[in-house]
Amino acid sequence: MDHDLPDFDLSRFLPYRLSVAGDRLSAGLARRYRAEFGISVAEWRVLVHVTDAGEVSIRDLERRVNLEKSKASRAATRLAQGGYIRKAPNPADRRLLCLSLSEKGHELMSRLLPIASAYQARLEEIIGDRMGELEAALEIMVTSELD
Amino acid sequence: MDHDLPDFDLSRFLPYRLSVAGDRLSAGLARRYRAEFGISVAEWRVLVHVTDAGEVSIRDLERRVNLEKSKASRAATRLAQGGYIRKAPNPADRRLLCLSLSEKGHELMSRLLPIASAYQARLEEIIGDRMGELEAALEIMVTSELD
DNA sequence: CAAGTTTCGTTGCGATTGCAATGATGTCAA
DNA sequence: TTGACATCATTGCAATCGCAACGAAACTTG
Repeated sequence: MDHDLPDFDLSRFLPYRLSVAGDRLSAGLARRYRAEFGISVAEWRVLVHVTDAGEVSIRDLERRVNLEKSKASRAATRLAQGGYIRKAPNPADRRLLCLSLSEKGHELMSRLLPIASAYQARLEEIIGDRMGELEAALEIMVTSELD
Repeated sequence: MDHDLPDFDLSRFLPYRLSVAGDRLSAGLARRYRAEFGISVAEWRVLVHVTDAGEVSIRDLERRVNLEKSKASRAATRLAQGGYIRKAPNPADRRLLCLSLSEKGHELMSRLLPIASAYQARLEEIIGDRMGELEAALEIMVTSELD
C-alpha cells in the first residue's frame, strides 16, 4: 500500500461517546420501566409530555420530545389501548389529536416519576460539579448548526 | 383527583438529553456516510476498529466499539460483501473470526477518516473550553455503576 | 366559492433490531 | 481420553423502525 491512514481514536469521537453514554444512561431505567410497567422509552416520553402539557397532539410530541411522528403515533396508540391516556380529536382543529392523561395514567406516573427523579439525582451526584459544564455543552450540541 | 404529580422537567433529564444530543451529533455524519458511501453507523464502527486494530473478531467489536454481537456480525457480513474487509477464520482458534481491512477498505477509510476528523474538530471548536469537563462527565457516565 | 397547497395523523412496507437458540470449536477436570 | 462446560459467530423470529404515501381537514388565493 502507498501510505498509512491518519490516526483516529474512536473512543474520543464525540458522536460515538455521546451515543455510548446515552445508551448506557437509558438502559438501566428503560429495562426497569419495561419489566415493572411495560412502558417503552417512546411511551415514557409521551407520558411525560402529556403529564405536564395537558392536552397535546402528535405534532407537539414530535417537536417537544423528539419523537418522529409515526413513533409518537404508535406510542400514543399503545398507551391509549393500555388505558393510560385518552385520545380525542381536537374540536377546534379536527386534523389535530388531543391526548390527555387518564386516571390510570396519573396513577402510573405517580410511580414512574419518583423513580426517574431519583435516577436523575443519582446521576447529578455522580457527576458532581461538572454538571454545569456538561449541561452547557449539551445545550450547545443541540442548538448549533452542525453541517 | 387526590393530589398533583411532582414536577418533572424532561428537558433536564440526563438520559433524554444525552439521547437527543447523541442522535443529533450522529445524524449529520451518518446521513453523509450513507448517501456518499453507503456505510451505516455500525459498519463505520467496524471499519474504524479493524483499521486500527488490524485483525479483529466479532467479540472484539462487541467489547471495544459497543456493538451487540449480531449487529457486529451483520455489519461485518455487509462489509465483506462490499469488499471492504476480508473475513477469515482465525487459525489459532477456529471459533474466532479474523477480520481485516482490504485494499478497497483502505481506500474507503482514506476518504472517511478526514471527514470524521474534520467533524470532530468542528465539534471541539464549538464546545470550546468546556471540552475537558464534558469528557470527564462522559467518562464517569460510562464507567460508574448505575443501578 | 373553487382549486391548489399545507398540515396532521395513520399506515404499508422493507429494513433493522435485539434476543434466544443453535452449532461449531475449545478448555478443563477427572 | 472423554464428557461436561464455556466461548464464539450466525441465524430465526417477532418487534420495532423510519420513510414515503395517503386521506382528511384546514388554509390561501383569486
